[in-house]
Amino acid sequence: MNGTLTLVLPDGATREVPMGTLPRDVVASIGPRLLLASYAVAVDDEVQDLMTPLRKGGSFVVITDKDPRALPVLRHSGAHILATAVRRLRPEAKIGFGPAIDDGFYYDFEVDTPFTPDDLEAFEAEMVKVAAEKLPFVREEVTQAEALVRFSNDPLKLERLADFEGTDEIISTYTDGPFVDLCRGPHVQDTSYLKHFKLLSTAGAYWRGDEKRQMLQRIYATAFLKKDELEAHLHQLTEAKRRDHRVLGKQLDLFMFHHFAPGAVFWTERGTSIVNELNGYLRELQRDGYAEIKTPLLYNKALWEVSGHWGKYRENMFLVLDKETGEHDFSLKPMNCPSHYLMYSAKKHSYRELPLRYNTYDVLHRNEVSGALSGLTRVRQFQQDDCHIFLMESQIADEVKRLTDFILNYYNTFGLTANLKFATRPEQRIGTDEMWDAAEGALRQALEATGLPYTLKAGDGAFYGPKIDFDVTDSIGRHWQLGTIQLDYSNPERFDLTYTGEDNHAHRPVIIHRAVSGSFERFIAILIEHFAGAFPVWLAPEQVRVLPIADDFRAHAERVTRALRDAGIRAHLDVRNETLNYRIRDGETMKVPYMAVIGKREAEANTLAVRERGTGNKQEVVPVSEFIARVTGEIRSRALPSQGVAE
RNA sequence: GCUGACGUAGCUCAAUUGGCAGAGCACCUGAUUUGUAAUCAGGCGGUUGCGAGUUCGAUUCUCGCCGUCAGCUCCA
Repeated sequence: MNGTLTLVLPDGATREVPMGTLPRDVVASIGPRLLLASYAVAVDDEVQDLMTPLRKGGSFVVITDKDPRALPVLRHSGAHILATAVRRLRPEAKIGFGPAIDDGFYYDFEVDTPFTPDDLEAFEAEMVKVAAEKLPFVREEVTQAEALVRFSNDPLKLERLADFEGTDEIISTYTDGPFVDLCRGPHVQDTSYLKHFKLLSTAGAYWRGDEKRQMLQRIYATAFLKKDELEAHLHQLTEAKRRDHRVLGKQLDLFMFHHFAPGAVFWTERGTSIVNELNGYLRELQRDGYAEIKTPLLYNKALWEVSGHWGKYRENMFLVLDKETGEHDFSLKPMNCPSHYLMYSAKKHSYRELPLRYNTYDVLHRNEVSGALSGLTRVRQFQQDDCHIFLMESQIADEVKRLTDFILNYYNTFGLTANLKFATRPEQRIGTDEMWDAAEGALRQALEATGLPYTLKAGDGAFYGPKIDFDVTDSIGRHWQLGTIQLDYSNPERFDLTYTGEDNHAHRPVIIHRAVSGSFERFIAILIEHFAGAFPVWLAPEQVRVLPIADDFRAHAERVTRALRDAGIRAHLDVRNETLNYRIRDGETMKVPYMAVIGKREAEANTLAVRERGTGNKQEVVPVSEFIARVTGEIRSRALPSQGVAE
């Protein structure tokens, strides 16, 4: 190595250093305290660690704990420290990969007996020791032959090394104390930088993500730069657990499952009320300009052959025996699209009808693998708020604007915010490259025209077209992918869909696939967790619970309940032979938004002592008519809970 | 589907090395008539997920199946 490199520091000053200088020496020359505080450096925005020789010049930024790029470096080093601890306690463990991930890091091991929770505790304690030993991370660059020797006992690493055959990639190893790993880096300077971390769980994971390869034991962990950040993260995990829709669904009596129908929901009376409210709201929003339709649930396979699903997705379809042929020639629909094309093509359409919007709430079935099922979020039978829009190319921009407004407005009703993602052509796709160019160009243009910010998700589109995904953030900061707007130039060809243009000739329409909630099932799961079960009044299965203090006021309470119900309020009378305290407690536990208590004073004055959910003793006495006006007003405006959704 | 863990009353959980399956809540009955988060007493409630095996004896040990959970894979 020879020559000189020019480094430009953030303040504009420059440093001339010989090629191959270690960043550590450069940082040390700036200041010894900066060296202590540095996790890595960025040369021309490329992150590398302090132990890797500089091979090029450019802008030179020291990454401290104020730089978001520090955390992944720390976490990756955390993975090595985890492996160091595991190897000390279980020397026979073979090592796989140990990367940083969004919420922390993991490391994969090949062991004869899987790890137990006790093992995790021991590993964590050992990691504390490794960190205390302040072992430096030593980087070495080695030849392929040398690497093969070093990792001769680690078959997984040898397999990884084989990938380097014939490339000029630099092979590097990192050593901290007794542990050597084949690794590109970057790493922190020594093990003492890992201070705030926790091992979370262990689970099987296929070697290299391939279900045909052996299963390794993965240990998940998280780490942060600061103690309060770690605590906040762990708090979010427990908060998520407290809000778990499967637990709340049971507690609030919303839904159930039964092993005779795995992956299919039984909605109770209360749960059904929520489904119906959501459906009613969507119907209201789509009253004008949409055509609600219902199509069959069961189809001959010929349809799926045309749509292309029979070949690729038959595994995930519920097949039904045809009595005549004795074959599984029929299938429950896993999506609505083809049935809407059939409806469209059943008659001639004029350009004057476009955009033509078919929307539906039909039930769909997808035969998910058993291990994928999870509460309401991943089911085999679900109801999608689906819509297919047939339109001319010239209408795309307006329609996309209209749809994004629609979807964002819908989320806003629940206090949910969304980020837009633009997803482009995937590896596996149908349609020509010209078609994709046109579709991606048109959708991107339409997206730009909305003026909304978005991020790019290259290669994440549907197999028939590019899409805009709506990534929603809930009240505890978790992200969910819900709505989608997909542009489709391919299926109009495949199903030979046409409309008659102004010129009296047949033209090809474009299709937009749109979903807002994704599915009612999953959306309700998200809402349960978002609101922690304390739904806004309009969505609450039980909106008011009327509590007469004693039997003497029962008749009056019945009249009040009747008046509330006549006003369209879901009100229930609780006349159980229990104390008022008992019944109040029950109402709070069931998260009923309002409890209306009636005693002597209220019965005489025709008022109610109103207790609002979660506000303790701050009840107020209001005339019945005023209370009815207030609640119906909140229902009509779909107001969010006044005490907020975060609780 | 794969790896691992789990499955006991409607719910949440107990049950010492294999030895009569329990508690709280819920539910039912009675007393009590209650002023803002659990009134008291009594009672009902179980083929321990299902099916085999080992054993004098299985909730407990072994195997198979079903389901649930954490991940992996998948998610049109």
